[in-house]
Amino acid sequence: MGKPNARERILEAAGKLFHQQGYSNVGINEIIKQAETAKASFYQHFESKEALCEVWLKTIHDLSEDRRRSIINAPLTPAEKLGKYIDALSCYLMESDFRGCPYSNTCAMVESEGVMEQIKSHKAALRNFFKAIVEQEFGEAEGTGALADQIFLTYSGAVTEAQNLRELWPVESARSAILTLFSAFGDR
Amino acid sequence: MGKPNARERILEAAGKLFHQQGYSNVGINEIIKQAETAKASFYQHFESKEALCEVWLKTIHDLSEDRRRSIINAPLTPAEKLGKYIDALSCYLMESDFRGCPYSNTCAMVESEGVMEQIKSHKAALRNFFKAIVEQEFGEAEGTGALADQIFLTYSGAVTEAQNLRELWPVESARSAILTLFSAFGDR
Amino acid sequence: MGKPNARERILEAAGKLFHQQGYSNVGINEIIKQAETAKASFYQHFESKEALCEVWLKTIHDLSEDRRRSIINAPLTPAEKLGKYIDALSCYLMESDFRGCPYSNTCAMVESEGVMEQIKSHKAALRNFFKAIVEQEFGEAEGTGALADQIFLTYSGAVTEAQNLRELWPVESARSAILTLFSAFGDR
Amino acid sequence: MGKPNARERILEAAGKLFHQQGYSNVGINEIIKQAETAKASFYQHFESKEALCEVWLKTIHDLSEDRRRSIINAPLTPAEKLGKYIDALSCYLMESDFRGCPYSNTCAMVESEGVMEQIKSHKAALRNFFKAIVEQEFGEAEGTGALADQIFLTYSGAVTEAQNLRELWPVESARSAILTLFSAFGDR
DNA sequence: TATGAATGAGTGTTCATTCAT
DNA sequence: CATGAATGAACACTCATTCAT
Repeated sequence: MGKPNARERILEAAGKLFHQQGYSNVGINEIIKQAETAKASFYQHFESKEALCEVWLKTIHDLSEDRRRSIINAPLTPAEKLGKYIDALSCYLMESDFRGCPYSNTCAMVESEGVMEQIKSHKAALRNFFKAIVEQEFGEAEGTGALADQIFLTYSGAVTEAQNLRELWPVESARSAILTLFSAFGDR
Repeated sequence: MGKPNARERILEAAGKLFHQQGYSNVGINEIIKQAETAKASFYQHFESKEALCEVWLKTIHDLSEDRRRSIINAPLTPAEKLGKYIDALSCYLMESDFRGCPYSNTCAMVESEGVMEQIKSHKAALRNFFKAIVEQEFGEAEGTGALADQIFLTYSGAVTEAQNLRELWPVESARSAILTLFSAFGDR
Repeated sequence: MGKPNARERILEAAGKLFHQQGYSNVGINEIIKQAETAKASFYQHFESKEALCEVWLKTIHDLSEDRRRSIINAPLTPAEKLGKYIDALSCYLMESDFRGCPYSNTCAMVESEGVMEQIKSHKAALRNFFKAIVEQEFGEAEGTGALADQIFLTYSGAVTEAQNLRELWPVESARSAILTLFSAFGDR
Repeated sequence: MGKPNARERILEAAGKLFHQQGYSNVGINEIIKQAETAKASFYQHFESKEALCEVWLKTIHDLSEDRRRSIINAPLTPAEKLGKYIDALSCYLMESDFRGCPYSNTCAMVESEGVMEQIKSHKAALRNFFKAIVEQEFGEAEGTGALADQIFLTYSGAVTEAQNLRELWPVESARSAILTLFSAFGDR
């Protein structure tokens, strides 16, 4: 208490809790307890629980963008890049106890404008990531955006269903599907 | 109040509310108000809010099974059946204000054993539905289950991302992807 | 359900529960569940929870009177009779998990006229029991009533404190005190 | 509302209510109404109703210890000290509308570990008080502890039965018994 | 910047009792 | 004689937020 970085500690604690239990199932009290902060300090740093949620989503988005950027720039073939991203999903699901996509999960619970914007911009970035990989293979040919979106959806389905079923096979199933779509696009 | 069929009214009200707002954001008070029942009447018919949730999921599962059965038995080609199911998704999303999959949404908020079972058995049924269609095309050849699961994931991704983005394109994108996977399987 | 003797079953179930948990901590639902009766059947046989409580106290009073009568009539010296009654207390406390005196316990929770009457008449009977024993030793001499009451109080204290402490020593301590009082009365 | 010292007011209100009506018959609502506090303020200061009960018992224990200490240190003979303590009981019972011993009454309704500890430690203190008086008369002779316990039980019985019967005679009866035991011990 | 106390409105659940059949 | 469904009021407890210091 009284330590500096209260904002950081709140953000970290809230992030863990929101992710593990879901926005609606986490109370301010739980957050500040874990962050070892006073309640009023919370409202000094964040306008509301919802505002905190936005900041959280923004924060993890930035982190995940870094990871995607490094994959994009890695000396790998496009297919290998897809494979690497899917590998990372496996790890993530196991580490996070199959809690799935923070954006989709939050979307199921929160209606607020600001939160929805974070969700949309994250999803747009993800689609762009897949589009960039596809274009590394096929150039800016027609249909690359559509292919990227198909990959995006399959990937998303894997995240969702791995969470629903608490199983890992959806990731591998999605890997196959994505590679099939990838190849089929080349064979047009 | 004092009318009969309280159970039905509760179930109907809860169904709408759970779907629209999400389990955690719906209170018993709101449910009984909409159902025009006393609170104690609620607990005469349902052991707990969670128990009601289970009954709700079971109920809509049974209804959706009927719809899938009638598609399976319709005089259509397998590809047409997939198309019809995807058409229905479009309608559903528009009617439900893009609230997505009740099972996935609930899974994001509830940890209970009983609820998870409902989710798992619904998802299993959906995979079986796709498997049945795939087998109508390809017989019981090796890999039909894997193909069905890929379709399942892509379909699931469309539902999730249509909800996230409040847009309909994921459905059409998934339709293309699913047909591509379907064809590619035949071309092996 | 639907079996005969519903009244008996309710009375038995309520007795156990009232004794073990205390009147205020037992709900009608728990009683009828244990008695395997419908709720409306309960109110067919008993006007209210409080009325049931009265009947229960009356019932166990009658049973305990039988036990005291048999001690009074047994071929023992007065001192032995006291000893026997105190022996029985030890057994009772161990069997009942040290739940103490149902009358005193109920008195701590219920204010009703009817219940208080049961309590008072039970306590009067107990005082009479001790008085009868004392008179068997000392005749109807002056002060026998006062002695009986002193024994009564010491006995009561043992019951209360054995419950408070979940220990058995108060019974033995009371035994000594009672015998001391008994002897001292003779030595006047 | 909004006044300071909510904790004190809650504790005072709860003390009165618990004593008069018994723990189980007092609701949080009644307490906060009497204390003129918001419900959430209650839980700012006390973890639970049970926790409040513990604090209450601790508080009145400390007060009663003060009274006993002042008797112990008063310039009186041991017998006079016993008499004074018994006098105080008379007053207490009349003032409290014969509600008896808060510890025994609470013990009849609450099973919690923490509460039972308070009860046990209070009873231990009371036994020590009687032991101290006995030792002031007889020194640390053998059997002083046993005598103190006999006095303790008789005293306890008077409290219990005065409550049961709403009468004052048990106090005077116990006074006689206690003095008899006290004298008889000297005559051994 | 940091804090603990305070709050109104809400949570899910249980109470003893009644009523129509 | 028996019953399941219905109820208003109460239960203990938590919510996100504000305020005085």
